Amino acid sequence: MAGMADGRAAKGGKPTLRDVAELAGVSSMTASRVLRGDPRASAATRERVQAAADELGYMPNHMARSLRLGEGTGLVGLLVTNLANPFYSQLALGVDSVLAPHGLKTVIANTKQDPVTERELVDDLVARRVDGIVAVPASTDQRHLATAAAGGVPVVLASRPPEGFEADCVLVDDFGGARRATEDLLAQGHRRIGFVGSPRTVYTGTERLKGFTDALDAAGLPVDERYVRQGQKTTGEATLAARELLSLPDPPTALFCSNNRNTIGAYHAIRAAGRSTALTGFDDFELADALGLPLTVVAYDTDQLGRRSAELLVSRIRPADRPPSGKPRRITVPTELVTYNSGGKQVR
Amino acid sequence: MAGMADGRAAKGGKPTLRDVAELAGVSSMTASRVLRGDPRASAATRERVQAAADELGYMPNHMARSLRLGEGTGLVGLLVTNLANPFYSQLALGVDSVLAPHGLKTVIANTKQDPVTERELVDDLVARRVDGIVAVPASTDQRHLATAAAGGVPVVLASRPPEGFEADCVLVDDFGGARRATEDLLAQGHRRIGFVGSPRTVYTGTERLKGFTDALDAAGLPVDERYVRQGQKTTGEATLAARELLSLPDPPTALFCSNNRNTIGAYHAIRAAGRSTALTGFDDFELADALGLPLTVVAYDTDQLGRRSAELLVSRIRPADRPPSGKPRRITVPTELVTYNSGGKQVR
DNA sequence: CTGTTAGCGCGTTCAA
DNA sequence: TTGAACGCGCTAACAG
Repeated sequence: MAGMADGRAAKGGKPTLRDVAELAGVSSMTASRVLRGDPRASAATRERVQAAADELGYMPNHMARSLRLGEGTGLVGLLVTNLANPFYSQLALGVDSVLAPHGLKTVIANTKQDPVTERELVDDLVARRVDGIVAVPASTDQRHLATAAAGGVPVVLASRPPEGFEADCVLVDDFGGARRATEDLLAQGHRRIGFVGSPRTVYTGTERLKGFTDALDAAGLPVDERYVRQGQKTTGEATLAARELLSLPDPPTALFCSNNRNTIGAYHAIRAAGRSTALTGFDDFELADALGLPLTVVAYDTDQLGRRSAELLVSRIRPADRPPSGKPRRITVPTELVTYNSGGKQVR
Repeated sequence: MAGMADGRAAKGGKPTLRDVAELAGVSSMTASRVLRGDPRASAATRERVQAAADELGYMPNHMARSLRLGEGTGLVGLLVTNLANPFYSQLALGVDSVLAPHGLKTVIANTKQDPVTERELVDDLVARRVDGIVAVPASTDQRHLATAAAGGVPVVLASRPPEGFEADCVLVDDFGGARRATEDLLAQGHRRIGFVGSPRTVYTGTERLKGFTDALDAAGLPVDERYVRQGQKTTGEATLAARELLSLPDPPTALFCSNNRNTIGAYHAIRAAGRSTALTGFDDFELADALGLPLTVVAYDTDQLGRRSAELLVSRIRPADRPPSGKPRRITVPTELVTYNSGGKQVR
């Protein structure tokens, strides 16, 4: 049972159609037909071929097949910066769950936030002839994606809009969510609110900062630059940034964070400071309800973000019904304000 | 800039080597050589070919190439049950970070805990001629993986040993970690300790239960079946199971959970019960330090688990130096006991 | 019902 | 230095 099959396999590779055909005493064409369920084959040969295939443990070579048929590879690239971030892994699962039923497989392209790596990965995906790409590009320089798209590879952006080229995208209501969360803090009486967010080059960070400042403006409050910290990529960096804000002579009474990394980092800083500071952040996350201090988050369905993105992509890859109009589509996922405190979870 | 290239591309696919060759007025062979950096080409033709390639936006077809070369596909399958579980996404990142420098790409195969899906996914990976598979199979029925391995596809198991066939694997010290954690609870004076764990079919769950019971045995304590709950796969299910234990007439004073899902679920049950119950769990996780009650976890390096697995796989795929002996290798990742409480983090 | 021819895109081998 | 032939594994299209 554990032993290899005979002859052919010893030559290194896996058994081919011809190996099956020879063993069954038919042409490779006949073998091909039988194994593919083509009815044009006598019951007798059908059995012989099937037996031969079983004996050899034959598995059709998907690549050679798609090469011949001129089909795609059935591969879809997923470009993210850090798969260990729950946001990206949930997104990945959402994407894959939609792709899988279509026979499409998700290929990981993790950029580690490095622009050079990102460009190389996109080129690699194109060279591998992926049928499409779902991307969360790190910066607004998306020339590599533009090139891929111009080369005929469908591209869908998740949580960022395309810059400098046309593509479908699924966005989160960054501006609206951030503004509403900030309004909420203002309504609670906070007047000195710190902002702890992503680098300026990141779309969501910028957009959420806009929502933040817009709410302050509307309330007639100035935006104090001293209270704004941007550029943190890890929870550790976020903790340091938040600590700085809390150490200011006139420290903020509330912090608004632009993503889960910064929120968690800020949480640690607040705990360490021991002072009571209100905390609000974009992105929901596991255990947000367990932190032991009131926390408000701008929540949205990350899984849906992934699913929608994949659906848009699939509609380009397999224009089942009428192909979608060439025009780029833009979907926006809504947000809701969720407050966790000792009283439990409260959705607004 | 946004416009397609000319003629050829309109025919649907991407430009091929021959398109480049024609445009450059040379044979496809010459084009191939130039684009691959083969020195055997005059400077003149070299330039013409390069110019033609640039103009067409030519990218070599990686698949066709590897088919011709008889090389592998450069694809590695990653079989996991739930990528949204931080354990698996960290593992994925560890795996991918080792594979990437070798030009290998990670293909996601998410089984959703379904054995049928798992089998289909493995077959699909084999059909796609992946160069290898890193797998965390859901159950002890690993016949599909055994078949793949027998067919010549290198397989490495992460956090589970192979069952019924030979393969490399990287394990966690499940037994030792669980026993030590249980001993720790016993040392604190706990005599009624509940166990909240994975289904019996899962290796780690069983092994960790063994460590748990072994510690009890050594202390001369009986294992009370009423205090053992197995089969929870989600935090929600785990919360219910833990609640049941806490509702027992003679409830446990401590809970030991066999993985991060169960620990988080049990945490919620303990909070809801309002009673003081010691909590210890296998797997470290983000915010474990922030739960507001003392928590001890059996921690290990998930990233390393992934990296080691990938390294073993790579050594089989690309036997750089002397190929590793055919004998299956088994690596065990150590654990450490980490306690989080108001005093901070304490490693033992 | 079955086999032959041809070729997907590419690169090795051999000849010119 | 360059090109022609051949084949990787597979399958449409066309014989037979």
